[in-house]
Amino acid sequence: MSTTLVTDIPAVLGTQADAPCCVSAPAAGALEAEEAAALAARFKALADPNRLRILSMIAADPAAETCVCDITEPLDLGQPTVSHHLKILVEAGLLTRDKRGVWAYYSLVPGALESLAATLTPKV
Amino acid sequence: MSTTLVTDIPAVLGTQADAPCCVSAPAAGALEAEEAAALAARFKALADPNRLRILSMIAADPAAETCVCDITEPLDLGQPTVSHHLKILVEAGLLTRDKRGVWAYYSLVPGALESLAATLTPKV
DNA sequence: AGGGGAGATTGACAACTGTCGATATATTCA
DNA sequence: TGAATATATCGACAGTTGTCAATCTCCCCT
Repeated sequence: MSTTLVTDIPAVLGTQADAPCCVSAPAAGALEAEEAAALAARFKALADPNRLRILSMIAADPAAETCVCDITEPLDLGQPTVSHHLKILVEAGLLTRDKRGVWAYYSLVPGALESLAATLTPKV
Repeated sequence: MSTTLVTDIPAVLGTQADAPCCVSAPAAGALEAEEAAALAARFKALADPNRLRILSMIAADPAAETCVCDITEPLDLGQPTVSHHLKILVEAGLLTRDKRGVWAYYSLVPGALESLAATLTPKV
């Protein structure tokens, strides 16, 4: 189990380096294999409609905390499936789990989505 | 073939609405199934290390145009595989293809990545 | 202590995805 | 016209993923 933390990964849209055209060199500034794998792992967590809905439901919760029962119903998914998706989101570093008594409350990791978004936008 | 254009999809991090807790209503402001599917389709295009590297190579190209041959070598992938990834990126609305003669040049769709990033950050 | 309920885990299965080799298409050049 | 070359498409295959039913674990309440 590798809890993917928010490491600093180069942005997809990096700063323009003057690399020579049509040269087999790995295009200075481009993502290396390892970095790309780490980034892709986080985007994979977002690459499912139900997980996006879960995130948006949690983001929309005024209490900033949502219990699993709140998520299962409107999604029309089984409880184990929701649990599975939540686990993926937690392991991607996007959610935190807080179990209080019988209930488990999930909330967004502050800045996680934003830092992911930042890898897509060119640095100003 | 459904060329996913940049439609205006509600952000995952929406504006906070005061929804009642523990109510089965679809949490006002949360992503609906269709919207979530459209968004997920675009994130799926980013959910592969090699596609991220392709994007970053194209983004790093000073000429803002890259031909397939430039991509195939450093990625250590077969040509058909690269072609396949490029197709996915084009269909996701992230790249455009410009075939001039025997060569095909790919470039970023302006604003596409940014608009995707915007769905992850709360509106200010 | 014992029952009930919330949520996690396991195992299975169908559907999807990334990759390759082979082949097709199309454009340039001789 | 015919050869050479760049890219796209096809078919196949292994690995991954989303889902469910069944089961397990743990906490609360009586």
